[in-house]
Amino acid sequence: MQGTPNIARIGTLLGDNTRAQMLSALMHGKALTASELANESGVTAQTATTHLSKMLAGGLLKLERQGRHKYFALASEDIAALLETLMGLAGNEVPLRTLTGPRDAAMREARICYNHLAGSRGIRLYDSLLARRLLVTSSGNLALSGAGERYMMNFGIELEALKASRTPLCRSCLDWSERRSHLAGSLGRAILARFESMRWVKREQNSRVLIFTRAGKQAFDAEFSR
Amino acid sequence: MQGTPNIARIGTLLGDNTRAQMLSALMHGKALTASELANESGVTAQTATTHLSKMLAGGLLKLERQGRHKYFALASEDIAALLETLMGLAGNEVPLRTLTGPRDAAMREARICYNHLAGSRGIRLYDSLLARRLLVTSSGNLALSGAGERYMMNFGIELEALKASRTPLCRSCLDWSERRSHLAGSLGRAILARFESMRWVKREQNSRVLIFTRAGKQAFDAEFSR
DNA sequence: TGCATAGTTCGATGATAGTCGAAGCATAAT
DNA sequence: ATTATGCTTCGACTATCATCGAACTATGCA
Repeated sequence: MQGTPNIARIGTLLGDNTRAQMLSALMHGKALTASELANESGVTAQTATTHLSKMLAGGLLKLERQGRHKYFALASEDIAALLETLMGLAGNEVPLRTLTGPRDAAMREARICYNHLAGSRGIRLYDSLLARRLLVTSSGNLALSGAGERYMMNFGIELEALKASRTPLCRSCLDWSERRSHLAGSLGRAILARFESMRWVKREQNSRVLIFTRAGKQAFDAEFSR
Repeated sequence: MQGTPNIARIGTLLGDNTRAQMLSALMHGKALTASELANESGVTAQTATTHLSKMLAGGLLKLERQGRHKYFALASEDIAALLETLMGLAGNEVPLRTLTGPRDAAMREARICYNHLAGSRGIRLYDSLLARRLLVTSSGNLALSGAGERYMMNFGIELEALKASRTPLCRSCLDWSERRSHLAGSLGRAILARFESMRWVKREQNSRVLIFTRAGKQAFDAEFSR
């Protein structure tokens, strides 16, 4: 019976309350950071770290680094299926696995990721800049084209100040609610700041949600329609 | 997240090497006794008891008492499916779950259960006696009819001696390879002994397998054809 | 540059649970 | 009745592991 230990290994991983809580928090398909998972399961950050690295090593989770955050998600559909079976047997109501991110519609539409725009509007911005070749990818790196630089300055971005900084101007950032990329980096931050100064968006209190004003929506749609 | 603990409970049950070994021994669908499972997993009988009662309480196993034996089996198809998923994820080859008992064809055909005949021949014997109303069920108990008593004496069974004993003459016994009943009790034992004295069957060394001789097969088929 | 935040490593502590020897109970065989 | 066998209970030992305080590293931000 040489194969047996492996099933016990997975069982052990599933057999801890804290880990089980983390896993079921991940059941809705959204990736969560280490500290979110620590919160969710009610343990300290240190403890969460040990659990997460165990589940990572055990193949239950996968990891996506994003700046100083680490986003954890279920490693595969098979793992999700296993958990669903398990929950079914345990007689729990199975939490609906909505594979596309935040429940909240407003959050799906627009939210802050670090200090830049994420959500479906973030992706439309990113796609539009790429389609108009204002933003180009060269050898895997994202950069503004000449037209792009002129466009941004015209849009009210202090481009020279940004270029002086050491932090990268353009970076792409994986959007966990849409599973697509959006624009990050100091340019991403500057664009969001510009949106705010133009009153296109307002921040919601104690939340990452961004509210587009009516005027802001119209202007955004006109500017980034393609 | 009130439902979470349950999945950890099942996980804990799966997360022990000894229990995992017992469970995969049960994957082929045959029920096994406590001591067989202790052997299979390499622990003492005491330890096996604690594991088995935990899995029983946890709903992983079900129990069928049979005399002084306790037969354990996977509680349901759901549990079996869970284990298969788990093994698939663990990267083991999944043991084929043959739901009907012993692999060995000879063992499926005829074997010793306590001291009586089990396996497909045991069931043919039982069915035949019932069909000919030599054996009858009255208020849930099994008994020989008048014709049955005459038949048995004619067949060479010392019926009076058996009736003198305190042990029950006729009992039915669930056959784990066929999932049907066969004849047990002192009559069952006596019939097997008679088969042996007539050289219909021989016992195999260090095994529960019974070998029917060629003559034995013919005689058995003629006698219990219906 | 300095500060704040996210995450990690280390060491100590405490609880849980698997293990078996020894003794006990229940059923079957003689 | 006596013996043998299957299984259980009890108690003690041990190993494992989750947990957290404290100190540390790395990244982002101003």
